[in-house]
Amino acid sequence: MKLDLWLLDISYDVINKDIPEIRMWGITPDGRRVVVLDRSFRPYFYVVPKTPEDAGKIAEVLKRRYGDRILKVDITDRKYFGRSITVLRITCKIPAHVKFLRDRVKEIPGIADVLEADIRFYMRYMLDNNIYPCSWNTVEAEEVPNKENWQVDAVYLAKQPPLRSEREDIPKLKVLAFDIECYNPRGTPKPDRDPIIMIGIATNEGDRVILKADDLNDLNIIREFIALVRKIDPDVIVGYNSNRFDWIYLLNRARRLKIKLNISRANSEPAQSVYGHFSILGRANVDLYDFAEELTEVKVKTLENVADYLGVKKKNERVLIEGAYIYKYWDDPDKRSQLEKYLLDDIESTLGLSEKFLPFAIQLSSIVGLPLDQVGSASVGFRVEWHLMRHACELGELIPNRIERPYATYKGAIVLRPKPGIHENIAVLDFSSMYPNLMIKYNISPDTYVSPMDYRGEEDVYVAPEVGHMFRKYPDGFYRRVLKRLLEARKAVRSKLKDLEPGSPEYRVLYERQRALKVIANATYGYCGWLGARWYKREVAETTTAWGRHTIRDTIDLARKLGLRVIYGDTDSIFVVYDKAKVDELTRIIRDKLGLEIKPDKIYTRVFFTEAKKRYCGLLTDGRIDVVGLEAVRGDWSELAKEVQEKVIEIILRENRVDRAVDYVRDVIRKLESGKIPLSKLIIWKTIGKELEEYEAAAAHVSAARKLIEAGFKVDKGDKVGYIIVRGSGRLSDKAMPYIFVDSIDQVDIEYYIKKQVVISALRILEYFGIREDHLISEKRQASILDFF
DNA sequence: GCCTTGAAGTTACCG
DNA sequence: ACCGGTAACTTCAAGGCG
Repeated sequence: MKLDLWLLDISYDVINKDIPEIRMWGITPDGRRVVVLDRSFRPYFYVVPKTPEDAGKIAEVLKRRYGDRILKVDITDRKYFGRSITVLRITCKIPAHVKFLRDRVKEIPGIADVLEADIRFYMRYMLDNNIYPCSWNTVEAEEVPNKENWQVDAVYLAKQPPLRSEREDIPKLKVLAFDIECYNPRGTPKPDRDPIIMIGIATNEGDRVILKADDLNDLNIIREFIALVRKIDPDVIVGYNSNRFDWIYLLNRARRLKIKLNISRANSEPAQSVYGHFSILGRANVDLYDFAEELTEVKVKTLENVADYLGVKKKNERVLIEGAYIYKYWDDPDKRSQLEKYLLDDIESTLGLSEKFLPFAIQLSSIVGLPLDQVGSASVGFRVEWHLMRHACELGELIPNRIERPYATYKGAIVLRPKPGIHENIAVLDFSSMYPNLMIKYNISPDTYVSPMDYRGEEDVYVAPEVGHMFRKYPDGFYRRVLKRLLEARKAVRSKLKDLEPGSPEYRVLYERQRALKVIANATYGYCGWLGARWYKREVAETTTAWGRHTIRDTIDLARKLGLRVIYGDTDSIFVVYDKAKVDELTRIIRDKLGLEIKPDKIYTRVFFTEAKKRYCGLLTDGRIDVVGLEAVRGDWSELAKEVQEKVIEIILRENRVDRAVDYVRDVIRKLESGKIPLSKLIIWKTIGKELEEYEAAAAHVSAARKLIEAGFKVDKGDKVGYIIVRGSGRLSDKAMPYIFVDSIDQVDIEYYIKKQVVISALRILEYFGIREDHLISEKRQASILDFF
């Protein structure tokens, strides 16, 4: 029978010792949860002989030595960086044999390279058969008995691999959000010491469950959790930071209590896998934190902050509990209900975030081809790489190995020195997808590169400005083909969007799709200059930025020739005094002469620059204030300093009243002096960017982190530490105290907050208008300093 | 021994 | 574990001065 399958998850196992069985877990159009098996596919890899003539001999050696593992050896032709080469394709019985052979085979004389031997079997299957997760696939299959008692409506055996289908809808997925709370009287909870005290579950079908431990015995809630997940049988399980915390903790506790966390559709435990995610067979386990990380507007990415920012659950409409004190709410019978409410708010927030992030995750998965549970935990580089691998396979190009490379840099983009002060009526003209379009235009790709050694003068090449690298004009390079497809696909999706009702489910799907396409296109340049990339080529990255500099310089010259006054520019944008006719003319010439698109992106009624590059603020024509690069948008300044700068900017841009801005700042300083500013606004957050032992300098956040560790808390690389500067002597770093240890404003070094936070962030703007520190510090304070002397 | 200065270390931003 | 360009902070050691 023919079967349509929306692919949710894919796995494999080896049956009868030597048959690899691909398992495609998915959903049918009538809403059944099924698994389709395919036993017809075998793993393989390639061997590149030093000379094509050696191929036959190598094949003989391979078969003689490893005949028990090798099914067959084919000598065939493939493309490698655009060139046709002869390779041996070695098909093995089971995936483990590829791993076994790939290192041993290298020892055989006459072998230049081993390729595609590091690709997971189920990815190999999807790659070769052009099967995409989170997409519809059609397969000819027959139903077989559910021998293993998997949690599905039916098991099918495929007669041949599925084919991608045209259907674009997304089936209704059953989503389960969960969160755990642990007992933590001694700092960060440890699974070998501290039990789980509560587990919360929420589903998109309205279920809300709060499980509670029997005092400090968590055996029953873990059992109940397992039973509940199985009963609800979700397609997607979401958590917040679940791959780095909840699953590890749950598995650890379960192991200690000698129970199995068998919640997968194959009745197995979550298992840690590639990119650090936990795989739950037959379901998609998605850690929403991975997607929250991309929200640069939220600086401290706690669940509360992210949910608040996205309007999922406002902070003032929920229970907030300081994480370190959770145990107190458990121990105190009067407070325990608050903890329950807190957990309920958390799981509802998590569920709410899934509505915000899953549509994008699904599109990303269907574009780059990584399963839904992996696509979030894979870094940007790996997402781009899988997208490239998909296309390489389709184009018959061999996939290069990941190799270690020595450190190397190259020149990047141009940033213009801004003209300081206030400018009125400024248009920001932006190139659309500049780097991808330049890579397409000049056919910049590893396979079209012509080294000076190889260049004989007869080839038609583009020569890059400044750096002189050459790239063949034809045929189309790998990056050109891939990027063209991406940009064209995005264009097509966007034109479809125009005919849809914003707010409709179809609109949402396509909107997220075009967004995912854009993200991948824009990250491809960065990828090609990444030392860890399979398709790394310094010349490719270097040439792209060289053409970028050339293009923006030409654009500036042209703009000036047309009589446009250029006040600033960065990489792919120029800020000009807005004259519609001249801007239209510029746009037209760039389109006709360069084949690139430049258009007004934003228009500022007024915009303010200091001497610094990459930092400015402006009043947009729609009345909104835009702050770029300044303290107000940085995560490593106190809320107070940011708020002050924001208000100052607002007063200057909207009212143009320096005196009022000064009054405002002085008022804030008075409040600070009289203890009327809440401690929460004084916290400074900074990321621990490396292992604590590796720090050479005594930095404030590191010192605060050490104080946390002293008190039993765990601080890992990548964590953000929040601290307050308290009174005392010595270096600033000595006075950095984790905020949870500060409970009174009397402990705070008010002087620091005045001079190094409020005044500095205010003067960043006001200095241009002739204001200095002593204008901002109130008379009372000055008097007190005088008195002191 | 104290103060100034500039390099180094560090983070987070822009596009 | 995506790039380079940039600003800005604190620390720290060297250099200058007396």
